Amino acid sequence: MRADARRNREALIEAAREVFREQGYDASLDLVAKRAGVGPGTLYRHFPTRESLMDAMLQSWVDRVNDTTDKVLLHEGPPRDLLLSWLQEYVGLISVHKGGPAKITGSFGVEGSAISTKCQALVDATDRVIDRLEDQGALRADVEAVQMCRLVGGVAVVADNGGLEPDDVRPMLEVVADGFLA
Amino acid sequence: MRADARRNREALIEAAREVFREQGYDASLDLVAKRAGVGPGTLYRHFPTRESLMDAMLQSWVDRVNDTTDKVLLHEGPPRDLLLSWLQEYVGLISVHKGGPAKITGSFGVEGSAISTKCQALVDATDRVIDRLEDQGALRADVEAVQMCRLVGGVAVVADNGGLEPDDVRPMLEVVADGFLA
DNA sequence: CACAATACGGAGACTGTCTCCGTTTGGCAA
DNA sequence: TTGCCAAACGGAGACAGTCTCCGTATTGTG
Repeated sequence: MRADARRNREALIEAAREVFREQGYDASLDLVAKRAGVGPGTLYRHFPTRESLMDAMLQSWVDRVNDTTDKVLLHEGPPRDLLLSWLQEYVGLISVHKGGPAKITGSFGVEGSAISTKCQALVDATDRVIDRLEDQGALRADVEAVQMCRLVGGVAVVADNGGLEPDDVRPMLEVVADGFLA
Repeated sequence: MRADARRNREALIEAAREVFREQGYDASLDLVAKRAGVGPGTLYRHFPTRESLMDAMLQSWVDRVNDTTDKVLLHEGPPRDLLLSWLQEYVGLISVHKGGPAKITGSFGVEGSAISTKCQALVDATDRVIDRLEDQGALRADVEAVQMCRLVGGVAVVADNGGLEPDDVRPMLEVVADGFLA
């Protein structure tokens, strides 16, 4: 890739991060281009779809998912606390921006979605937590990671849509956690 | 209201029902107007916002919510079955059209939303089910109807977004149900 | 039947998406 | 260094959707 192309690509990703944070995932892409100091054509050449731009943006986010999982798994204590704190972190992770939860949670298993590859990081992370809990015999029999992701994702979506406070989210996560525990 | 105005209003609601069913809630409103055989100006005079049009559309739906609740409450059997069948009906009720679950679930408690008034029907219905379950001492202590609506709504949203089959939804609802039960 | 009051409708302003193509730039080979 | 051309740029503009304004048409009442 040519030097100017690489430069513009980076500028676009950075601009997208800014603009999406400010205005949510529906923000005008032409604005992203303008903010990056390039023409719309350049944006669409680098990122043919809105999704592909998000995919690029979420690259570094995957690292954060993994780091957070490591941290949560360090925590010793009752299984319920472990699960609950993972669920809370999960909501935090996918609530990066307005509209993020819906975008991410809606992309599980939708093949062809650029974001769906990133979702795998979430499923893998959740799987690690589930493995730990299963070792402790704390879970009901048939728990699958994707299922848990979807359920918690749903909570995050409504929290995001409705502007819910953490205090409103907590009890919902408790319900979910208790539903998954043996 | 003048006779022609009433006629157009009805035509618009009927057209909206058609178009939204075919294309989801993001469908072009000008198309709805055209389908109804009126100009865009007429549509926007009757329904200043997309929401207000939906609100009118959902009028008859409220009746269906109540009927369904009646039917579910007739069912005798273990509390868990009652709750589960309500949750399933709930998902069905709000999944009228593509995008419906997100629209409805995102409108709880958002005051000023025309749809939010319709959501009250859902909360009330859920409350009736909760009352029954509480009489049987089957629920955990602090269950609120809105909370349950949001949680199940979240499930419906991800089911809708991801094109999930009822078989995928069922286990998620079981988790939710078990989370709410004592 | 006439005349307000009420309602209609479509042209068009505005915004966002995405493409096409003439112009510019980077980097390699001579 | 220079010249070349593939690679990349950028912005005009086609297209679609939202929503408004205002001249025109319709209703129903006195």
